[in-house]
Amino acid sequence: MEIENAPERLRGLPSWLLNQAALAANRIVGEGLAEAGAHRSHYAVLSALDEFGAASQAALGRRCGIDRSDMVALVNALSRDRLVAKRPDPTDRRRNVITLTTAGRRRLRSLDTAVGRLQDALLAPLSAAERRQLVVLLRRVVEHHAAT
Amino acid sequence: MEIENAPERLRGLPSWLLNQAALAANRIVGEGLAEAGAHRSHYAVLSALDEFGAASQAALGRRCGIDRSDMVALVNALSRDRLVAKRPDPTDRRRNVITLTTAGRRRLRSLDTAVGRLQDALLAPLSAAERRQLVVLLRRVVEHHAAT
DNA sequence: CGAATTTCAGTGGAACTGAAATTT
DNA sequence: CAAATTTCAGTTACACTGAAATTC
Repeated sequence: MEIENAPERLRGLPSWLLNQAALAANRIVGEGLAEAGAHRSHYAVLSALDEFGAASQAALGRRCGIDRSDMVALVNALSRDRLVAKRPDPTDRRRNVITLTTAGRRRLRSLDTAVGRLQDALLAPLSAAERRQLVVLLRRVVEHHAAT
Repeated sequence: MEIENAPERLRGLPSWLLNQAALAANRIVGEGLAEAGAHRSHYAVLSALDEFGAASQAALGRRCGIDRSDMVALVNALSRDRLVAKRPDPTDRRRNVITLTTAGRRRLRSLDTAVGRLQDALLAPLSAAERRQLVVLLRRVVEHHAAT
C-alpha cells in the first residue's frame, strides 16, 4: 500500500476512502483467515447457515452477496472439508439443501474468534464508541444500496 | 448486488461492511464517471497534479495508491487526451515529468462536480453531519494502515 | 556498487455474465 | 408457458509481481 501524501481531494472523498479501507480490510482479514486455512467467503456461508439453518445455494448467495456461480465451488470446498453437507432437496429437485455439520459449527466458533481479533487490528486507531459509530453508518449505506 | 437478508454476524462486521460499501461506491462512481468518459483513476491523478504540481509517475503512484505498473497505461491515456503532458525529466533522465495541461485542469473542475454528485448518491441515507463523521473515521483507519 | 524509475508481460483473486440442463 | 436453480465456461476490472533497461 504505502500511500505517501494523498491529495486532499482524495483524503476527504468517501468513495476513495471506502476503497482504501476495504483494501486494508481484505488484506488483514484475508491473510488472517488464510493462516487458519479459511476464507472470508467461508465465514459468510457458515454464518448464514448457522443463523438461518439449511438453505439452497441460491438463497445462501442472496444472503451473503455471493454470486450463484461462485457459490458452486465454494459449497464444494466446504463440503469436501465436511463443514457443510450438500444433498438434493427432495421437495424441489432443482435445489441442493446445504446444511451445517457439527464440524462446521465448531469451525464457525473458532473463526468468530479469529475474525474478531482481525477487526481489532483493522480498527486499531478507533475507540470502541467510534467503531460502533462506524458500523452504524456503514450499515445504513450498505442496506440502502442493497435494497435499491 | 441485491442482498436479501444478510446474517447478523456480517451486518455488524466492519470488514464485510467496508467491502460491500466499497462495491456500491465503485459501482456508482465508476458508472457515473464512465458517462463522462472518465475513470476513477483519472480523477486521482489529475487531483494529485493539481494539488502538488508536476511529478514523476512513481511519485504520482505513491500519492494515489496506484501501482507504478498501472500508472504507465494511465498516464499514456491521459496524455493521449491532452489532459496531461509527459516529457523526460532533464534533471533526472530516469524520470518522466507529468504536468497538468489547461484542458486537464478544466477537466478536473468538471469531474469535481460530477464526483460530488456521485458522493451524494452514495451517501443518500446519511445526514451532512453523519457524512462528515464517516469521513473522519475512515480517514483515521486509512491513514493508520497507509503509514504502517 | 546499490537504489530508483519506467516499462512490459504476466499472475491471482474477485465479481460478474451467458447459457445449457433441469425442474417447478 | 415463464421462472428458478445448479453448473460450467468465460470475461472484466483491479491490484500486484518480476524482471529488464536505464540512470542516478
